Amino acid sequence: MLNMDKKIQIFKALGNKTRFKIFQNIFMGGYACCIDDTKPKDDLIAQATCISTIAEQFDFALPTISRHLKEMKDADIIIMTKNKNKIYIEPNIETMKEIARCFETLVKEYEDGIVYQYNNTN
Amino acid sequence: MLNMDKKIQIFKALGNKTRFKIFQNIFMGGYACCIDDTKPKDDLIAQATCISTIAEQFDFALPTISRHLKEMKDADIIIMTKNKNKIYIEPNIETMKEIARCFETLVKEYEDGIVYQYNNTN
DNA sequence: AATTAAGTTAGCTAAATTGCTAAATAGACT
DNA sequence: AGTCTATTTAGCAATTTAGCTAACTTAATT
Repeated sequence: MLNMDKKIQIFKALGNKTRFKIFQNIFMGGYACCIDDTKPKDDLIAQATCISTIAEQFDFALPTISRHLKEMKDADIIIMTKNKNKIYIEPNIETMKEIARCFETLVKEYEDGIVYQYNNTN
Repeated sequence: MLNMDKKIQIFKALGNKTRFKIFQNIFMGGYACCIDDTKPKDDLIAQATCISTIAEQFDFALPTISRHLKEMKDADIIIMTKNKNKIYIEPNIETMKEIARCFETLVKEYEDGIVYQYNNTN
């Protein structure tokens, strides 16, 4: 279960155009990230997820992207794995599941009437 | 369907402690908002959702709460309905459904393997 | 051992955000 | 008409955010 501060941190991480696009990019994996499609497909994942490759696709300096990625990692929406001197990045699917569940519960509770509704007879 | 900018706007609206708490407060409806529990329960909803009543529960000035609510309304996460000179506020359940669906789809696509995963054999 | 490659940290600036108070607006009620 | 209630707008200050370049660290390669 995600506590309030963690949820806020997650929303904050996704509530910025640059980070949102980076996140989409990471989530799309190899397809969106590949800059050299002459490489064999098996190699795409490795290419796709390293920081400098992500940075190349944005009009921002590498340290800027690096800082955004750190913020996203701290929010647990991505996982960064060091492999040799590269860092591989993937979406944190467990967090996505938690967030999905959180909104589903909200909607369910609302529809079950646990939550009050303003009715226009007032 | 929510476009990218709208999604970012929604996450931004929820990515702030004050707004997040206001949102929770609105979602909880009458219970959380009621400051006079001697009033009949039927009256709770009306009390609960007006701006000044929400503001009373936070250590912030009313205009501050008002501006936060505007931001949340612009993001379509709440609905503000004018009734006489009060404004009633309720969560926008349609937006919550869309967001829930958006994360569910993300997870589903990931689990169906549409999205690449980094595997440790690299 | 030196060089190259991949990321991070530090320090700066500009812009955006979040709070405030005071003043303005809109509507309801005497 | 005048007053009260509910909310918004304007303008200000403090803080945070988001970008940059330059310098540093770490690890791989020559």
